[in-house]
Amino acid sequence: MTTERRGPLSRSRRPTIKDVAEAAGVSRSTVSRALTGRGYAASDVRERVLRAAAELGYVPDVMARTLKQQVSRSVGVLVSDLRNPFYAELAAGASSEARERGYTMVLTDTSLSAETESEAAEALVALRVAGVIVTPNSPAVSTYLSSHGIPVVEVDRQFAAGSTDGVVVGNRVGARTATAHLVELGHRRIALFIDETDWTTGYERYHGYLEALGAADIKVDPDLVVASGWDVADSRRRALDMLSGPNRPTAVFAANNVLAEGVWRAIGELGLRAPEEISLVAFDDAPWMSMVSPQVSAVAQDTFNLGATAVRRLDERIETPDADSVTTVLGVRLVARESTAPPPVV
Amino acid sequence: MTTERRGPLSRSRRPTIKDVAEAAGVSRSTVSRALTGRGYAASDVRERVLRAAAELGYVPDVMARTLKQQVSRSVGVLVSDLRNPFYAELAAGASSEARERGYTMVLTDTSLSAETESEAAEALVALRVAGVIVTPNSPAVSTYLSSHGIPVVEVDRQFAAGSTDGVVVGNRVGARTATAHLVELGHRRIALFIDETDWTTGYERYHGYLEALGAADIKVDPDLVVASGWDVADSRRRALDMLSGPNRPTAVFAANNVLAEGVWRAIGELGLRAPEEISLVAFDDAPWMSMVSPQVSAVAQDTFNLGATAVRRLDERIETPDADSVTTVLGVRLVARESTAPPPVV
DNA sequence: ATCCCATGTGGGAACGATGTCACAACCCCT
DNA sequence: AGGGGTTGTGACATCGTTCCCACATGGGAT
Repeated sequence: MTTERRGPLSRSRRPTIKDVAEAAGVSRSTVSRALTGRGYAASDVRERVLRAAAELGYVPDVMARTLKQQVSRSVGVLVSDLRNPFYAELAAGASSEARERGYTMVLTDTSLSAETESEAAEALVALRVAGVIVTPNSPAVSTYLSSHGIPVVEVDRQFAAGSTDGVVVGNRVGARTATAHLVELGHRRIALFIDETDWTTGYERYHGYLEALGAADIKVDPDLVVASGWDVADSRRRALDMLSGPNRPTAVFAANNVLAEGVWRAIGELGLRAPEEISLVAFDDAPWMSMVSPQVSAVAQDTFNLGATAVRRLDERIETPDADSVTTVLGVRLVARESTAPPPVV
Repeated sequence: MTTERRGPLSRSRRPTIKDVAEAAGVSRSTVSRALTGRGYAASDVRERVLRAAAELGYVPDVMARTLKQQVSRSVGVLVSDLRNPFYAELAAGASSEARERGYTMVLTDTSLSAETESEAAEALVALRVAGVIVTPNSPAVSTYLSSHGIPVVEVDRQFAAGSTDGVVVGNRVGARTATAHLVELGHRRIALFIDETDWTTGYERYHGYLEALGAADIKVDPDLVVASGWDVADSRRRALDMLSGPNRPTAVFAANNVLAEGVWRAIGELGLRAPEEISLVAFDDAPWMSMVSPQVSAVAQDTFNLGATAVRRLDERIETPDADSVTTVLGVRLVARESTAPPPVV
């Protein structure tokens, strides 16, 4: 054995329970009992073991323990895009709650790709995680993980409501509130920018919009409903088209923070004055919305809490795997700022 | 055995290599060889094994494999605050690069706490990760992990330069460039908002500021150097003080995006016109800076790349553990926007 | 005919931890 | 003196995988 100077530990091999046992002059079993606190261990022996473990810098091997016990203490988290503050905050909430409950968190940014998501899910199965929380990009994930007996919680949107747990926000009521806010201000021509209506988020927000219009006896103009792409550039382009055309709406409801940014940029580029000439309200409050001028009114969701709640739900599911599946709906609130006002008088 | 209908898999037990072996009518060894591709396996046997594995939905247990092979394919990532877009983007870059290289990523948000960080580091040792990348909150992490023979890469700031790898940006040159930009515009009274000078980021940015002033023969006024706290509220408070007092500076250099937000808010609240009455330049370009009016000039760093590069460095280190430690410095660039202009004529 | 090598296959010992079980002291009570 | 309980310890099998080794078969060279 060559002399290695890297602190008390020989870098070549990590101390195992066997090393601790030898150092303390007891058997491996006794070390295990002393360290985990399960089973008998005389107090002097326990102390000797503890000291030996500390001196060697012994840290139990989670892999080996998990293999033996067949229960893991780590959860997988699959989010669509960490660069979007929404997902970043959701991940922050998940991390915090996971830490508190003694779970380690295996995280993958799935880049909004169903393929990446599937690969990541397979990796999580291989890792034998105790459960997974996911902002799903496709229905495949939940099905796949469930078929492997791994508890899943779908967050933000659901593909498998009824068969797996979900944690979402009040999308319909939020969209209805936002739209009704515009209606109350006197708007009749209200555009909707939305990226899709296949996911539950889009579907619910779309219907919330419809409900608010219906309640005010406003006929829906299909030309005012824009199925935009998922990025700022596309949303901006579509907004430029719509807002520079004839007969433009007096207000826009953007169904998420990305679309809102596109619309907001278009408004600025066209030199339209908000809220005098055009009102804007967004679903999902992003930091920039309270910093720009005029500040953007938005339906705020507690995103950090969304992530934290999902981990809580997952933990409960892990405890009682056979209970009926639950969908938790978190509240939202409209933050009326400066971008919404009565429409211009014609 | 009760009938469980959960797809092809009995939920009670996951298929192991032994099940595949029995289904294919061969031994465990043969299955292992057929699946991993190491060692001989007749092509018909291989095919039979592959089919059996697919039918059973067999996914190898990474824990067991790692335990046997004593080499892990997962890395730990410790970031200070996912809600700060800087860290979120860094994590996104790390996730992307880790995925590409076949690593799974165990992530913890350390909430800027040295204690949380230490606990997380211990969990990573227990998990026997192949390596760790960290935006360190204290010198303890790198020392601790290194003492356990785990490769570490410090990102953004370094506490253990020389003994562990690091990936940072050109803090000094960036700060010097930002300050020089203000000097060139004619400013002489330039304030510095900085959260600390103990970390390498703060130290380097502070000295970059000093160098730029020195090069222009401007004497440093200690009253203009504000050692602010680390949050928006504190920075805002300190900025309100300074900017409402007599003899206020004509320009402010904020050493990170959080401090910049505080200063920016203070400017708005005081009704100061930027850039006519006060110029502002930030280190670390955040999304909001290009959205507000006036747009904030900033020293931009490629944060996504910072995370990706760190994972690359870590991977190389894992390959060759005994090579000399390396510090990689990534470039930055000044994005001059609207918040910087010549000082008001007195 | 013998030997050798290439091609396959299976048995079994690890990896590091846990937990069951057997058993050894020891004290207390009859 | 012996039975029964409590307290404490160690041997050993096990978790799922890998991989070293032993061994079997068959064809080609000597």
